[in-house]
Amino acid sequence: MADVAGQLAGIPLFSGLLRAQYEALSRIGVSRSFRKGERIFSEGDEGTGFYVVCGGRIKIFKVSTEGKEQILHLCGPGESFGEVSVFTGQGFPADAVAALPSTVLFFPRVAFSSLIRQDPALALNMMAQLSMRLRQFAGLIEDLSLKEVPGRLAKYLLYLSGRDGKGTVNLDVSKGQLAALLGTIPETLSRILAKLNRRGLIRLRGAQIRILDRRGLEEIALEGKRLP
Amino acid sequence: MADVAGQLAGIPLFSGLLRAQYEALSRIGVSRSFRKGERIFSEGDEGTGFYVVCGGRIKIFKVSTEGKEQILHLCGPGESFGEVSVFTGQGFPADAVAALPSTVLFFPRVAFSSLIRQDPALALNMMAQLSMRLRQFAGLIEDLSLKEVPGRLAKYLLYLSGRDGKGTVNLDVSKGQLAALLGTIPETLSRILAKLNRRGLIRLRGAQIRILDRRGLEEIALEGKRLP
DNA sequence: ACATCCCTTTGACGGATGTCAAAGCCCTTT
DNA sequence: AAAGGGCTTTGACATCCGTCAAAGGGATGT
Repeated sequence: MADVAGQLAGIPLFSGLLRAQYEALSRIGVSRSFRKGERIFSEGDEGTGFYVVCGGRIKIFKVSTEGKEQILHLCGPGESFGEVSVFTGQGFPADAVAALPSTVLFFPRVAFSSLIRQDPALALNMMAQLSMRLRQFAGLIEDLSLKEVPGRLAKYLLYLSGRDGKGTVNLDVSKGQLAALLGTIPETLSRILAKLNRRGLIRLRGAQIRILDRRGLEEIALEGKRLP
Repeated sequence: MADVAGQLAGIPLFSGLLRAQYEALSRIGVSRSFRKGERIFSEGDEGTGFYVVCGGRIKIFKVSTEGKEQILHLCGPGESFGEVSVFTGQGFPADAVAALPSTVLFFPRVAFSSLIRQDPALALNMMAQLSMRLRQFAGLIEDLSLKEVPGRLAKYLLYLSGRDGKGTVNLDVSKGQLAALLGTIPETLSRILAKLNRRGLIRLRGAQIRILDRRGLEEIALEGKRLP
């Protein structure tokens, strides 16, 4: 906790700033902790500032009137969320809940806004961050509308295996949550996992999945190939 | 053409700047025209700058390996596109084609980037713009994953009718394109329109649609109500 | 060890949507 | 007017997926 300014340097949103800037940031940032399942904000809440994840995982999601949820993003350490409301001035566009015990830094809107006004470099970082998010969203939209669930799942498994660099991946969220991330429901996810298992593409062992046929998964992810 | 700087003031991305700033912008902006159907850029192309629509309509979309397209956005006059690549430095994340004969202003990446570096106000406008887009995308993701096609169509019809402020709306794109915007195919769209027509919610007349039962459409848009 | 709770899996079923095919329509061209 | 092409509509059909229901499994607490 001593060197908050030092921690900030490791966050993409704030990379490449000067020492004095980190100190200014650390003066306006407030640390907050949340228990698993605790809510950070709800859709429509007034956006009084934005957050950066220090530890844990924050789930950003939308809920339909019938209660089904679509996860927009799972924010891990170093990632920021809620920035949109800083600029639009409208309420938060989605809900945020801690998917794990989490610690975040909160940056109040007005204080941060005036910082940006003085500091083009900070603004550029922020724009890059927003752009990246935009790109991710474009990808998610593409997946949701152009691929079927097996394709989205295959893509996610490959993503996890690439991130961890291993042939065995650990699901970092419950399968129900994974279903919400993929835009489907637990039953469907379960069936498709079972099918991939039977086909020999993966080996299922609870929350551990070993990738057996990477090429096959890639075909499904790219072409939405059938699995009869 | 004389007062490019004056035109710029009407664009959200550039609102509230000083005269000198508009002149700086007009010096680096290049006007380009495209015929209907002409391509501005393709996914993966190097992002050498971004665009602002002066007239016409630009379609931003993703294409699956099988050729099906999902429209991300239809940009009208005053809207910008391609900004993301200015900051990420990666290629464009989607395709852009003129849906109508169109005129755009092109702002080269390096020149604009240095402008921003000197000008926090411009940066703030840009961030607001990116944030707005992000919010739109979040909405689109929600719709695609939480609503069925009738709900998305009803929402779009209400949006058009609200924008034009009339009970009769003119589809500004072909029905095939509308299908792509809603994340479906022409056949499905046609069937659902016919169903809404039979139910007396709308009156179909080619590309003209009269809204007969606004309340009914709202129910479908919000609750994804059945239409048996 | 047992009970309980929640997550996950499996099965049966129906509805919505995409695919394939063909006919209808409108607009332009000859 | 006739012919052609592209968009739109309609039909038949397969299938994916969500819903409902119930059983299985693992973890926690008593």
